Amino acid sequence: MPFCEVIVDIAHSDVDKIFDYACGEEIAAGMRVVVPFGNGVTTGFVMRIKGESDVPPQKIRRILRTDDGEPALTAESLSLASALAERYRVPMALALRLFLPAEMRTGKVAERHRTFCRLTGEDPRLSPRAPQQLALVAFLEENGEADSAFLREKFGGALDALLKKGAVVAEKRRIFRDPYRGVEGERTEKTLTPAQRTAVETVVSTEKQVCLLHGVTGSGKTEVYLTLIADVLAEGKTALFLVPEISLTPQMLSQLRARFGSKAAILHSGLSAGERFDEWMRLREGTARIAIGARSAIFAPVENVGIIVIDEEHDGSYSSESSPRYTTFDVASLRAAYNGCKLVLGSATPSVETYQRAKKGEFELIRLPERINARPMPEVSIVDMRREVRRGNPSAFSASLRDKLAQCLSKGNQAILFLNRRGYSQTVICRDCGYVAKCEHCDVALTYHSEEDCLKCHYCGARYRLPPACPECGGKHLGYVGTGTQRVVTELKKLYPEARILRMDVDTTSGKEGHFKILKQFSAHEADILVGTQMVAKGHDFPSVTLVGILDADMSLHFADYRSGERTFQLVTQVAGRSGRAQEPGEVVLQTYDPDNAILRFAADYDYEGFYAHEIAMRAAMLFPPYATIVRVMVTGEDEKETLEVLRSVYEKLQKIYLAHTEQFLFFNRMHSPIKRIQNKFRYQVLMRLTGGGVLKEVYAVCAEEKHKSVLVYVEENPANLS
DNA sequence: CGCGCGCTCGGG
DNA sequence: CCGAGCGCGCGA
Repeated sequence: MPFCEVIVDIAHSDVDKIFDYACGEEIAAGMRVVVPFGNGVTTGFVMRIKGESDVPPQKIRRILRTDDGEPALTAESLSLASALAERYRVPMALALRLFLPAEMRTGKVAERHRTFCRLTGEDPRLSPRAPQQLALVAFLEENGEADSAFLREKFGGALDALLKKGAVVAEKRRIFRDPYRGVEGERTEKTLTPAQRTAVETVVSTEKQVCLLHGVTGSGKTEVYLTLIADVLAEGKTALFLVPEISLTPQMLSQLRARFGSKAAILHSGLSAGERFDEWMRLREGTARIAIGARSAIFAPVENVGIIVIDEEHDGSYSSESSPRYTTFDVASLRAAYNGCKLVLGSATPSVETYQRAKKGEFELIRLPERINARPMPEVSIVDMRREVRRGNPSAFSASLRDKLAQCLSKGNQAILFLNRRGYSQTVICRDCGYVAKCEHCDVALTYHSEEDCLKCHYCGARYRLPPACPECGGKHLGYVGTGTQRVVTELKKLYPEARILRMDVDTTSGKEGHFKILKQFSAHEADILVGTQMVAKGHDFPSVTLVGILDADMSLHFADYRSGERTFQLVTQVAGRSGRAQEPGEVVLQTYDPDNAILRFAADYDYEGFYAHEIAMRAAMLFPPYATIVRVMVTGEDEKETLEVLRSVYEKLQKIYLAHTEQFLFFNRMHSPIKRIQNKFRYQVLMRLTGGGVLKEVYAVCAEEKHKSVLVYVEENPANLS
């Protein structure tokens, strides 16, 4: 009688260990099992089967049952879960859960079956007085087989009569819910350009495991991915294709559907629980061999992976925001190593970290510098908003943008106006000279806090008084950056009463369906102007858009974050790419109070190399990532006093590390989190900037031992934002 | 995580 | 002396 090692599905460090159970021969590694545990029963995961156990025999109990015919988790899933549990210091159960669709754990969704009927060939000897039965037989003769529910609805009781006579047999079969019902994409196989061909060949032939495909918007990166994936499938292997959640547009889905048909499974949040479950099952069973989806699709249960693609590599949605805080790249690297396959990262605007690794030779750098149709990128004109203010124009629109909008509308074309997210933290700017209040120690814009009426640095916690006048030019027109979409729409309506305007931001869109609805309306030219936030920046192809206005480029530029320059460059490049996708050339108006800003200049010139050189020099000079690691230890709980006590205890332990390794610390302090309270939980933090990862392990260890019932302690490395 | 055990404290 | 409350360790 064999034994099995079980991890119980309870995400708690107290039970995060192997429990040995006795089991039958039918149990295999990767199965989910029901086991007696303590006084009750719980589910668990079989990690390993073995012949002997070190546990005293009287303690050993037997597995109660398994509901899995085949193991739900692959050998690779088990191995990866172990690596992730260790890497992110989470209980094994939490790591294992990543590899299963949520609906499988809760057991709310089951396989769906349908009953199909066909003729047996036996002579039914039908009476001519049974016209329904005759019609049914005729129907089946013509169609071969049909669904029983359908037949019952169409022919009433005739089906049951024929089943009884033995003229028709019914057979119950598993069916898969189809998430792209009715989506039939046009077949779009294109012959590769020489540049694309070279890119494909380089990925295949390079010794390096990771490739960075750096190609401008419209350079045909997608076709390179699809070719690589098709080649891998032809070898009998599988593929993982990761995209930002927001990019899974209907167009994208239909393109993939057309290219790969039912071999592709799509995992995204828009699916119903049943659909997601079935897509996952098709992958697990091997019927589908390409997994396409957002971040979590990196855990897809395919075996023998031949290639992993991460499109729009720089996108923030690739980092998990909840425990375990994995990054898609980390998991992808592990999977690529496990399977011995290539990992391809693609972007028009790679993250500085990734590009640096590529330039250093760690990744193979592949460029696609030309646009497929050789169409030029839209012209970007930078408008100095300080001059508008001086001319007495207080509106959100410069004279130049107004003229261009009027022209665009009169030609019957469409325009997109882009703003940053409403309610973003406020930054003080001088409307006369463009001066922005920055921290003396961090070169990061300060954020205004209304409750204390002061300016704060989110990186070091320093506080500053509000200047009464601009320290640079003495001007009195100090204001806050940020105009809401609502105000823009109101102004637009006054300026262009005839224009049909769509607004898209968190207020107007509920869920992803809301996005797609608005985008579809705009795509169908049911509106002339689309006003929106970041959401409008991605993916979509609107052929009649010839003008893009970026209303407040400064907003993201001076966001209190060392990555604000990088984000701005990415944003401007991406938004600009929305203009002039068809015959007519597009243009872009970029409004700013800082028209000489290097980042905006590089973005306007589509000069990624220039941007990169500038940005990496700044990071090196200021010792920001990749030249340092920013680590935040967050302490959060509903009771302020309790939370502070835990913070103090964590701080004291971390201080010991700090004092023992001062040379590795560029910064060390405790403070309020910039957002003091979220969802009734107080947030305190210890912020560190480290020269390397040397003491990181110790930091994690300190936090792992802080177990409290109502106060949570966790570590973030280079968090995407510090709010 | 859920439970039971045992220790402690407070009331009678 | 007894009952409620909580911290701790266990579960195979």
